[in-house]
Amino acid sequence: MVDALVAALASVPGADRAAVERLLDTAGGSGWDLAIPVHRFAAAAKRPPRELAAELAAGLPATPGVARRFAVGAYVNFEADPTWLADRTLALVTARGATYGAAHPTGRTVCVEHTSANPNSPFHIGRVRNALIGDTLARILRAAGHTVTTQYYVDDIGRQSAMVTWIWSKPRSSWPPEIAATLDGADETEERADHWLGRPYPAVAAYVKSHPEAAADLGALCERLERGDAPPEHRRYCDAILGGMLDSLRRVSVTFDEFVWESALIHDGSVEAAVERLRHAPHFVREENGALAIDTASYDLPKEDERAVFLRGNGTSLYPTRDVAYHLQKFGRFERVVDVLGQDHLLHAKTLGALLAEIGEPRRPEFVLYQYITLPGGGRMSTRKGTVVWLDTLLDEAIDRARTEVRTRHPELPEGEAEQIAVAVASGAVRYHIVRVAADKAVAFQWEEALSFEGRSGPFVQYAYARATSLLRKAEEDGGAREADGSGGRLSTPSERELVRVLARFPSVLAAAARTTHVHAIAGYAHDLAETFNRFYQSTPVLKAEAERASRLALVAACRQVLGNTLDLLGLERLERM
RNA sequence: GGGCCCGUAGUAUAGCUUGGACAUCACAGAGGCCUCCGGAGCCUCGAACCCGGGUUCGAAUCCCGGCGGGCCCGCCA
Repeated sequence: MVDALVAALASVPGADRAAVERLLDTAGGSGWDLAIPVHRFAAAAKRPPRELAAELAAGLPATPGVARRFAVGAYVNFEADPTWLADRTLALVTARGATYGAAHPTGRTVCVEHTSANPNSPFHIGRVRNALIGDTLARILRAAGHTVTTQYYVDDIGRQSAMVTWIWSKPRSSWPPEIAATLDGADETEERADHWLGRPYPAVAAYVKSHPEAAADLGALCERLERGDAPPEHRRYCDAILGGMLDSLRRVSVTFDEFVWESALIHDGSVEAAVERLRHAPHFVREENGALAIDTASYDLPKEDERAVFLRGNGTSLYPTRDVAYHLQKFGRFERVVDVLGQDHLLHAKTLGALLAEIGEPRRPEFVLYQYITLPGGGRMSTRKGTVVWLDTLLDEAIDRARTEVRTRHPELPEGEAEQIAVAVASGAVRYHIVRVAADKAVAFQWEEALSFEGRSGPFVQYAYARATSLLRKAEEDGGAREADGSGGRLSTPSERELVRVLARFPSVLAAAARTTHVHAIAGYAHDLAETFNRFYQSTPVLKAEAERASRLALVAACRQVLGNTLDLLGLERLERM
């Protein structure tokens, strides 16, 4: 349809195909499905816009699928033939099923690195924004046809994880009182490892700041870790804490394909090789104390001293250096490399780019930056400062509320199923709540909003899915499954047509989300579809319809399919009932 | 001081990349809906583009300058 229109319009003076395509607005409004403003062409042709619009509308040849074309003001509007659009859309949804909206395989390999939180304490809701954006993006890129591998970069030799080992490898009786106090009232047997082992972390961070001898002790441990001389319990602590953190993420359906341990990059010589290449870089400089650096004056970095140190005076490496090694490894395996990073890593991202340039590496990772989730009253969530809301705490509360809801709605459900639904609803609410906002907006955490199951929420979408499922189940019980003939021939009411339009929009929404890495666009679309479905559901009988029954069942089936596809993309569980 | 990001109804948010017709949606507020298939729903109402310039036939969208907020400028990560 679009092609035909473009061809017809291209005869207008001054209008080439590209201009026409760009101006065609598929958003639609009431009464039209496609529209084009003619101001631009009118100016070129030195004609009044309204006159030109009227002339175009009258003169355009008939096009398949277009029921009506008419001018309003300086716009030419096109109305799709509802039957044509419905048939085409429903047929496509039925044929593609779970892959409706997805692109065909591109063969491109993409690495999405996300989360990569230091294994030192549990996830708070600020940290999970990274995980949820990253996980959702990976799902979207897969749907866009790419072969995606997700990676979690585990920093097991940095200062942050060293602190854990530093304190826990000492007998507890020797702990400074202010650190020991962090265990008061807690019970090792009742807490998951990340919560229990992470307890002293904020106090330790504060302690080493004000006690030079402790800082030196910690520094010595860091050096040992980098040399590969880690105390045996170190890896045990890292594994235990990371394991707990991953349990947490699994509660919101986030998993990883691969883990890259920082220590491995050191031990296999990757970091040393990177150092060697940096040592021969064009802007290599040696500092007074023997530290090695790159003079970054010629790069666009907002750094005061204009140099990036990549090897300390004592010969140990720094995060940017190890990240260079890591990225070289990624470039070797993947065609596209995407990093999900908090906004505070922007400078690091630029530094990394400069270092890669220095060693003659032409490729760069793509960065997806996100702003932070702050505390309800404002202020940053900080594990070190102890100002946090744990993901687990939020989920537990959400499950409690969901459980109450399920019990009042469905007292007849067996305990196990009710609990399973509550967990899925809670997880869906939390995931959706965090991913629905554009990544570049800072978010102030609000308990009530995060725990909402209505309106623009995950459960709202899940509910529409469950409703559609229930409807189809009932139809089947009536022995009417065969009635759904996949034809949209009898769909003509406003809510039916609107629903078809929304369904038809999905492929372009998905493609745009993949292109722009705007994961929130999927959340927005999922809500639009659920809302439109609910409107249809409310206003239009399906099972009791006569002639329209088959067509409407086909429409409901298509909605269920596409709602399900969006739930998959967002990482929310499809619930058959809730 | 320098750099990056954000600023849309009471609150929250979409649209901004690619400028077009009455700016999306939710929560809160007011009023309604057992007509059927699930009321985690539906309908109605009121309410917004930070300020000032510029470009343009046309600016929430592009440019410049303010103002307000966040973040960064470590031999931490």
